[in-house]
Amino acid sequence: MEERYQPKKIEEKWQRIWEEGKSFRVSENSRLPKYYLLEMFPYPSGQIHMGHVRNYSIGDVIARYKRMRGYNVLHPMGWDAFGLPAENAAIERGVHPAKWTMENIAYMRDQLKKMGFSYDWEREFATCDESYYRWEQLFFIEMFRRGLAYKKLSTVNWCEKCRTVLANEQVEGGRCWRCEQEVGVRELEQWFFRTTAYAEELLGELDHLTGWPEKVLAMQRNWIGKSVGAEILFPLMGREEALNVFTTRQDTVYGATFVSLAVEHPLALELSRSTPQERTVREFVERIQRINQTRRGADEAEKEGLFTGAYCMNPFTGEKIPIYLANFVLMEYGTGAVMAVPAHDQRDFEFARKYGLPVRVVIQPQGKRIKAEEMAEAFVEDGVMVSSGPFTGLRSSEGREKLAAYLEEKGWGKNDIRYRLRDWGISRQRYWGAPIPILYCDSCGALPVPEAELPVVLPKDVEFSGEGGSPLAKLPEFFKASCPKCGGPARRETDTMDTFVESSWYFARYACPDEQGAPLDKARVAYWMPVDQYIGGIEHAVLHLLYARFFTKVLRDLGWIALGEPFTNLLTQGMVIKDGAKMSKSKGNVVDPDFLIERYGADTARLFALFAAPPEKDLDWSDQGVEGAYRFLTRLWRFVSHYRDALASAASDLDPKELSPTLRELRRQIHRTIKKVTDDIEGRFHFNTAIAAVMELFNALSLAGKDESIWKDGTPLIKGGVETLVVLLYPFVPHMASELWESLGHRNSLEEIRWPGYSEEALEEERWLIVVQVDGRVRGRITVPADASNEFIEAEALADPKVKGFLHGKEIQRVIQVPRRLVNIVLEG
RNA sequence: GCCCGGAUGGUGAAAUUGGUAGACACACGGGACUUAAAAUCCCGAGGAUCCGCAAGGGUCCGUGCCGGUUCAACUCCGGCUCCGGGCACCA
Repeated sequence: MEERYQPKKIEEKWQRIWEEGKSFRVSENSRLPKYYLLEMFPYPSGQIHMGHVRNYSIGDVIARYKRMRGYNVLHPMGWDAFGLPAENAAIERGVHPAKWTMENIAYMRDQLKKMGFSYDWEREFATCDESYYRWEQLFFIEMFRRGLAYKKLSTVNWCEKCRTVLANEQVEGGRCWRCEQEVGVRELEQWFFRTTAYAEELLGELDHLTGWPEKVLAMQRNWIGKSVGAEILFPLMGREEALNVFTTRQDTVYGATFVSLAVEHPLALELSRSTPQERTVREFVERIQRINQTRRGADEAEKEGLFTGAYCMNPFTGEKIPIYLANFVLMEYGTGAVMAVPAHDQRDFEFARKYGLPVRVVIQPQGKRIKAEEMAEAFVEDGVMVSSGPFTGLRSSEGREKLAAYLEEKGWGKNDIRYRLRDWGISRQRYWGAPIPILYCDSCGALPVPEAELPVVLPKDVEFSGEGGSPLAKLPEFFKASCPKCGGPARRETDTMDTFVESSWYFARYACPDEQGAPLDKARVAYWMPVDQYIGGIEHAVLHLLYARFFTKVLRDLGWIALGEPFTNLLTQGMVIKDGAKMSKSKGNVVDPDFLIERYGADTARLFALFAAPPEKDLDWSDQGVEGAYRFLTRLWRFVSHYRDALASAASDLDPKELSPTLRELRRQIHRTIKKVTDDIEGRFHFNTAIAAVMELFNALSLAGKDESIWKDGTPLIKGGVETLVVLLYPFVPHMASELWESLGHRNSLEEIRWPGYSEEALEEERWLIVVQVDGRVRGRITVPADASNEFIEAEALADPKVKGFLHGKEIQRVIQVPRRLVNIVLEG
């Protein structure tokens, strides 16, 4: 064993051993219980970053730990390989996206291997592999056949910089999730996945995801945005039709004094036709439509509207009320028409005040009376219904139920539920993605590519100019096709799928990446799925994690998979922060993993990333902290190398009964540490405190090593302690642990070693340190035998000279004892 | 505005069930080793204040703020402040 810790040397050695021995390869042919551990796979951008280092270090601890606990652990890795940066590289530097991607993958794979992560590399795949995306095309066709994939003309979010469409989830604060460009709108024919068909299940199942952070559940609930309410028909004056409005406050219907329409509403222009308002209405509609969605929806935007010239009737009051256009009404939500109740909705209130429309109070708060003339803002809470015909006197909640029933009875409307969730727009006008397997025939319409013709291969020989849309649309050899139905000429779809589609099912493919004849091998998927523990960044709380849940349910309904929820437990790790900001190139605060590995080794990088904070919190990067982690490993190395000969030859067994009190305490600490590290990994993934406990044990062993008297009888104990230390450290710093283990004379590798157990007997304390309080303040400390009676402890406490000084001769009211911890003497007064 | 988090020494953090606040580490200070420095090793340390020549010891304050419950509160309850995240004219 070398005197000096040379991380590079030992890390290369062990990585080679793991690679050659295929140490982490797994199959389902095992009698062991399965454990599927997955970290979100990376986009091959070029190099791994600290976020990856952290994410995958956390995962690797769990993977190695679970193996030691006797699980058959599936721990795969691969590449989310389609996406824009590859195409941009092609445009900017003339490198083909495939080449760029593959080179990045090769480099990053090497980096991950240098970190010593215990993946089953035989399951690796990239989503841009034809053998992967071909199955996605099959899913698409199956979804198309069931109406779960459909095409429609719609107003969509458009990112000018990425030159493509974005789904709703991919717009963050009005900006593109990828490049932060302000998002505009376009009117386009687009493919959608019908996520709304699963809205209720996606929402309901959240209650059963007990292994997910509350925060993520809340974000998803919020995003799905369920509203229970009613549809009410307001008959149009002078027409046969009625306006359909959606409301959650049907209890306020008697206060509806006008109706507001979205400018996109089909009746917006229609209603003013051949009225004096026709021209001004058209101008208004055009002007509002020009303003992009995000700016229209901004907080500061002034409420603005225009009378259409038409009226409808409030079916409850029989009143004739005006129909307005309003800039704040959204066509995409509800019915695009809103019954306006100024007294009880803040927006309607502002609108009514601006345009001089009547405000009628129909809900009164408990114990107060509000008057329309005196209102400064709308009263939006529940209360008691007033001036509401037969419903007067009901509480809002009752009123809503009764009114909804009444609606159905009268045929004026019905109960209704609406969701904020929209269908997932998956068309992307870009090259580097999975082609959508659809053909357009002038006479037969949109048809799926016949399954026998799959995959629709992404052509390699393509020009990347960055101008004028997708390169595929300029490639006749790609888009020219013939109709599978009539044989006539057909045009192939040139849009590709959103890359979030690939990441929506990759976790299932890991169960059977070599399956040639089908997307999934049901038996193997059934063995491995669901993912027992999923780990990734919080930034995917809604995006990827919602899409993956949706897709899993679709695959279930298509018969490919037997479960509806893919991830049993979810851990969202915090960001890596340096100098108060998230690490990013633009901030210039990135730490390069290659540099760390080169300078300190992977074990140091792992140890620091795990020690500095618990996983769910943000991690403050500190160069000194890294030094500290390195110093610990160096100290440990020196310690073992110094005592190695003495320990390797020592006996391992000892009789606990013959140990001196000092040695018994050392033994206790060894067992205490095992318990602590086990509990911290098992229960809550608090690796920082687990590592702290190991450090404490090391400090104790270092101290013991210097004590001659301990070496006399305690050598086996020190040996046991050091071995325990090494084994406990294995999940965190596997190279160091493996090397030390070997140098201590072990022939078997740590991959074959079981996680150590602790003995309850060894944990038992012989004496307890009891804190003595007087009136809740610490006044003394006494040590008592573990079997001391309460009476004895109380007497000892009262006899303590320090404590006595605080009794001030007062009478003792009572004495509270917390076993093994504390005595509180409560005085009178 | 609504919904989630969070706030503890100079710093990252710990205290898992209401029972010694600050484990472990970083930075810092002092010392040893060295011609010197680095590295390493040892010691110290929440703040204020007092007693003592000293070694030591005492008292009070202290977990964002205000209040409450309790023998006892970082922990529970009520009210606030600030910071971070998500959603946001969703009817």
